[in-house]
Amino acid sequence: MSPSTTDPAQTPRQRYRAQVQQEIKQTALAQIAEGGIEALSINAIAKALGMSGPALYKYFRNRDDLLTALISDGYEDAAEAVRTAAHRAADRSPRERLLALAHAYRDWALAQPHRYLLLQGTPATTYEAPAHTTDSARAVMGPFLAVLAEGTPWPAAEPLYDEVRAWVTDTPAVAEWAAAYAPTADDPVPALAASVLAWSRMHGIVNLEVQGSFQGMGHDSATLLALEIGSLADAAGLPSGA
Amino acid sequence: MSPSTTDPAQTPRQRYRAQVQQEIKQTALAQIAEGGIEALSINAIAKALGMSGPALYKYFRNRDDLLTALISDGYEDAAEAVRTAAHRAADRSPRERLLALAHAYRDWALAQPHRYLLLQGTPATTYEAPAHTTDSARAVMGPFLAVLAEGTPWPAAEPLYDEVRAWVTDTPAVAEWAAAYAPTADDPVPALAASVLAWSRMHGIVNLEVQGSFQGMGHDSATLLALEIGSLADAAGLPSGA
DNA sequence: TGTACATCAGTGAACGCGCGTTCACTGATGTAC
DNA sequence: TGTACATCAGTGAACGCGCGTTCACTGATGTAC
Repeated sequence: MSPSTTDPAQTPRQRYRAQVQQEIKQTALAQIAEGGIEALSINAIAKALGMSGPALYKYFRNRDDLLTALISDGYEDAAEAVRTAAHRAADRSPRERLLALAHAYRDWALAQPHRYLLLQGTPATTYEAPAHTTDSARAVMGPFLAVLAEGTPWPAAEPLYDEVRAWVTDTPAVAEWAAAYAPTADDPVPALAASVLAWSRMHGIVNLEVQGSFQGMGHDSATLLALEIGSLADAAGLPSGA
Repeated sequence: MSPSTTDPAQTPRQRYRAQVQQEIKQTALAQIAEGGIEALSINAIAKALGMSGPALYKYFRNRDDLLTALISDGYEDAAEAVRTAAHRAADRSPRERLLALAHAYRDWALAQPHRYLLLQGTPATTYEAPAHTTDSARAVMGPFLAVLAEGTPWPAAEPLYDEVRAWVTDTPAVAEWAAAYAPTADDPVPALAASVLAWSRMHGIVNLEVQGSFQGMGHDSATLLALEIGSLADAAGLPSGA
C-alpha cells in the first residue's frame, strides 16, 4: 500500500510525482470498490482529486496503463501478505504454516474484495494481461510451494506428475521459480503438483465467498478452508507436530 | 438454448415475439463472448439485428432486464447439462456418476466461457442479482447432492456439520431442496456438506481454467478435476464398484 | 548571487463517440360484430 | 364476408450524459553558468 514512503535519493519533484501517482491509484481503487471496474474513469478520478481530466495523462499513459498498475500493485500486496504470514508462522509445524498461508490469502481477499476481483475476477477483454502477471502470481504461490516441499510424494496425486514435470522442464522460468522456493528438494514435481491443488482449492473457496455465492449456503468459509487445506496438508505428508 | 420451439397454444404474434426475443438474447451473448459484459449494448444489438435501438424496448424493459434474462437462461442451461449427464450415467457407480457431473459442468463452462462468467464471474455492481439466482444455483447443485446422498458420513467433514445443519433448519427452501434431491437420506447434512465441498473444488478448478490463470501452469484441468472430485467421492464413501 | 533557460505539472477548450432511454408517430396485423 | 376498431412491432428524432484522448497554452519549479 505504501511503497517507497520516502526515498532520499529522489528529488522533490520525483517525490511529489510519486505521491500524486499514489493518490490517483488510491482514488481509482476507491471507485472500483464502489462501482466495479467499469466505474473506473480517468475523468472521475481527476474530478475527485480536484484536477482537470487531462492532468492525469501526465501520470499514466492511458486508462489501461492505470489498470495495469493497479493489478501489479494488487499482486505485490497479496504476495506481501502471504510472505508476512509465512514469516510469522516460521516456527510452527509445516501443516500449520500451510494453513496460515491460506488464511492470510483469504483474509487479504476479504479485506478488499474489489482488489481481489481485480486479480481473480473476470478478465476485462479489452485489457491485455501483461506477461509479468504470471510472475506475480508465482510470487504469491511461492510460499505455498516452499511449505509443501517439506512434504512427501503422494500417490493419489501421481496422475498430475507427468504434466507438471513437462511444465517444469519446458518453462525455464518455472524451474527457476521452483528452485528458488524449494531449493532442497531434489525433485520439485510432487511439491509443485500439491501447490496447484492448494491453489485451486483455495481459490474455489475464496472466489465463491468474495462473489457472494456462499451467501445462500450458510457456513463459515474459514472452516471450509481449514478443512480443505488441512486435508491437503495431510495427504501431502506435511508434519503437523510442533 | 431453444425453449418452447413451437408451442401450438401460442398465437402467431406471440410466437414471433418469442422468436425475436430469442434472437436478441443470442446476439447479446455473441457480443458478450467477444467483448465481455461491458460490451453488451442495446443499441449495438439492435444494429446487428437490423432494427432501430428503441425497438428493443418492446422486448426488454431495459439493459438490466436483458442481462437478468441472460443469467437466468445460463443457469437453466447449466442445470440442464448437469441433469443430462446424470441421466446418461444413471447406471454407473455413484463415484463415476459424481465424476460425470463434474466433467459435464466443466465441459459446459469451457464450451461457452462467456456464459459461465456471466454466472460465476465478477458480479456487476450496478446489477442487482435477483433472489431466484440462489434457486437456480441449487438446480445445478441438486444432482451432486443426489449422488453424494448415497455416500456415508465422513469424519473429516464433521466441522462443517453444525453450520450446515443450521443452514437447513433456518432456511425452508434449503430443506425442501434437500428433500427433493436426497429424499431417502434420514439426515441430509453429511451429503449437503459434501456438496458444498464438491461445489468449491469444482469451481476452484473451472474458474481458474476459464479465466486463463492456468495457462502459466501447464497441466490438464480434466486430470485435476478427476483427482479432486475422485478423492472427494472416496472420502465421502461413494461406492465405486459397478 | 543573479540571470537565462529548460523542465514539467496542470489547464481549458475541443474532438468524436456511443450510450440508455423517452416520445410521438406510422403502419401492419389481428379481432369483434 | 366486410367493415370498424384495437393491438402492437417498429421508426426516427431527440434528450443529456460521460467517456478517453489531443492540443496548444500558462506558469511555477528547478538547473546551469
